[in-house]
Amino acid sequence: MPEKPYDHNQIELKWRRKWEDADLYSAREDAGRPKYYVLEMLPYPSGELHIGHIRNYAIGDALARFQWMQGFNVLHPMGWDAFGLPAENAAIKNQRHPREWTLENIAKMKATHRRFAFSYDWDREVSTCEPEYYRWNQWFFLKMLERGLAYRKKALVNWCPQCATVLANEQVVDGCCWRHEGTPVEQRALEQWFLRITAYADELLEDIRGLEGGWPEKVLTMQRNWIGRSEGTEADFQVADTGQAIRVFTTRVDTIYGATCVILAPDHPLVGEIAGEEGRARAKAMVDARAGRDPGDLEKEGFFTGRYAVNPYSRESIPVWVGNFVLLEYGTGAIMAVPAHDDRDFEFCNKYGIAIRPVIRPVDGELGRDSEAAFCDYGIVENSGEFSGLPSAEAQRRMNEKAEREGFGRKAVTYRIKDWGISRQRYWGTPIPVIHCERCGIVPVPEDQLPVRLPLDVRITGQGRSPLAEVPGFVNAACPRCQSPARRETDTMDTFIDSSWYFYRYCDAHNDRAPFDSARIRYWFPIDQYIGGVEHAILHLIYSRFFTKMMRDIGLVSHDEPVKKLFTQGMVIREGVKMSKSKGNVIAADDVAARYGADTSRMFVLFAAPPEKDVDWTDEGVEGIYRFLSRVYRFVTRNAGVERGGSGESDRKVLRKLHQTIRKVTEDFESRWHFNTSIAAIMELVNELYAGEAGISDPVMREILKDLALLFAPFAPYLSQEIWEETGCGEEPVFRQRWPAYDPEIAREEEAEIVVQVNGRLRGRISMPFGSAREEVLDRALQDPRVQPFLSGKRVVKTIVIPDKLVNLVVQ
RNA sequence: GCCCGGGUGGCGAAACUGGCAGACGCACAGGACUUAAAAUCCUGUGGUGGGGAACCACCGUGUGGGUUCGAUUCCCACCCCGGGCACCA
Repeated sequence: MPEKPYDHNQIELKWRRKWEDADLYSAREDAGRPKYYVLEMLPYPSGELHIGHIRNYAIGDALARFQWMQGFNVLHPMGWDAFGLPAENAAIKNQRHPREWTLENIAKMKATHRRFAFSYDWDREVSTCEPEYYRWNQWFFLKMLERGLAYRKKALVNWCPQCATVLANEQVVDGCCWRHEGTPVEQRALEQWFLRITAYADELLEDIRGLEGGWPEKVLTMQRNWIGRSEGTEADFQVADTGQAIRVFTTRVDTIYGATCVILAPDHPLVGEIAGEEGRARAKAMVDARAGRDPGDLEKEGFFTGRYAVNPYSRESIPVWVGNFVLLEYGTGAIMAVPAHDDRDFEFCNKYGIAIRPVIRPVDGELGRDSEAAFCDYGIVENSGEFSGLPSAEAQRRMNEKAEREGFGRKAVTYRIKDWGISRQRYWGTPIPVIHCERCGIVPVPEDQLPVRLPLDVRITGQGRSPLAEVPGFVNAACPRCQSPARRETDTMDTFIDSSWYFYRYCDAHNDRAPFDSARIRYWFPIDQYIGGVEHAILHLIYSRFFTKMMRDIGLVSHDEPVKKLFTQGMVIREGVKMSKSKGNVIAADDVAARYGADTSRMFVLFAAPPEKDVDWTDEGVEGIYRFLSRVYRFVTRNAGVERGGSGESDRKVLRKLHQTIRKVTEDFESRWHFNTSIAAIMELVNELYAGEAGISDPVMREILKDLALLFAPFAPYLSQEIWEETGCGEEPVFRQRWPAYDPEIAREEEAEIVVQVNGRLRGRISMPFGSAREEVLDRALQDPRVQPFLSGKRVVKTIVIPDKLVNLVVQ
């Protein structure tokens, strides 16, 4: 057959047509086969897939195809995180309905997906904005409401003026909105729905241990920090003349005899009562001054309330202050200040001339006297009544006992993580299924009335309150309990609810009686490999873990964790900077597919760096891959299906290289997924094939071409299939073939090349059969003409022989 | 400040368990083919010095020290870059 030029458009179009309706990747439960669930994070349908998406999917697709070829029953689904603000913003800007805009984007992106031939089972596709999906969000919400895991409270919440809605704590980054860098988040007091994720705080923390090894250590650390469990003591300080007590939380109760004042958060509920009207006003000013500021460069400020509180251990009266650095949301919203042993307290007390009293001495030192800095380590407790002389840990234990015995305190645990605020004053999300009735209060919508559908005729202005509140047909409803006129809840749910369980829905995407059938979940779960960006380390990935535990507790699933292994891939950058719309340096997947083809684009992002690192996109680099694929294609087309009469003299050599390549690629899949080295190995093989082409016999050529098709299958499915067909194997899908096995005997080099060093420096190399005896190797090394000059006149004092690898002669 | 990563040719990278540093690709240079160019194929390509040449020597993995027959790899100190956390009591 004559050599053909590589026409990626023609090849990719041809197979795309054949594959269009073939249902190639559909997954069925099959108890007789081991399953493998590989998942990439579902995208937001912004309208265009970019090259960063392609990288994510190319990694997952390579893995899915490889596992198929290993005989696994692979589940590889895809869907759309289709609710969210951009749709509403687009609606305001272009007068388009969010639904229309979203569905159009999904269609566009799905076309790109198909162009890239990712191996998804599209029959399981999930769009979170469809009532068939979001009704189950509502159903979960009702279940949580029943169990007290969903509740409503008035709270200070994060308000992004750009989004015109509330944000969860996880969605606030450096005091600003996670979607609007540079837009400080405001605090507003609103009635909000919360999910009690804190009920699972301990378990979420504890189960991290079971994820070790399967999840990146970095992500686990971030989650541990986010949960922020700390053990300590709560103690009540009675305030003179008020009948009130201030409860403080401390992790260092052993320092409590050194407490020289109590400090309330400015927004602490007792401030008014303790500090009076004037104090309340000063505190209010403090709260306002703090809002939206970076806590790092906020000077510590405070004022004395005029009242005193009694240290329950020492019975000493100490002043009560209000301080701007004390956080209401953490612990009890009040602290005892021990300036001698805490840097922050030291700074504060030093500024206001409050006493500094050391009560901890270093184990091997003296009690500090001068007041240069706080001593914050553990040590020996001094000047602390009955506890003097005890080491810190022991003192803490006994002090906790005393507090409980006498009832003024107790051992306590606090968490940094707070309950998940899920109310959003926006339109394009899941309606919260409750009704506000004047007589009955908050009444859940009965299950059989789900879904509460999002009305479509809505005016979206982006101003003020929830758009749904402006839709009378939606708002006005009969109370399910007493039938009297009532109002529907008009807030919608945080879209992170949608993504917290979508991967369960993939297992049973069309179920209209339940979110899914538990038996199907038992077959497919847990997710064997989840792949996505590290930016979701504490948002999506902690919510998902919470949802799984909740689902387990309502009897839907029987496992504790949804994801066995997590892989976080690097970004695709350009000229060293992150791609972003505002910089205009985004690379659209469709553009590169048109220019270079889907295969080239995929292979480039896999080749340019190992998958966990960032990849720099360069046109020259992409062209290099294109050249490589062309080179392969030309080789195949000029050698396939013809009697070439090759001499056979290079057979041994190329077969060896072939088996070495198969070994390398297989090992990369089984260990680190360093596909850059897999592809490099295939390039080496192709270079070797070019060099020995004329000397390859016909049967060996046939074998090589077939294996070449198989080696390309995980990375470049179109080219792989085309080679497969060229070699006469028909149109059967390559990825349904068995992954080739390598023969270690054939892969082995004929002779070992042994490096000879003298005093650790390379001086020569010798070739010897594998497994040659130590003495023989040493003998040859000593005889080597290139080594000899470095030995003459010297005495060999030591010899090191590493079999088949190296000889080192130590001379003096 | 604390906790993770990382620092290797002109560039992206490789070296997986302490054993040939720089595989593979990009870029560049030379050659073949061509009237010419592009494409393609072949060759070379860490630095310095020596030699007509095949070749030879020395230096070289952020910096300085250490362990070792041998260190990109292990240990100590430091510098730089990226990420996470940061009044969390």
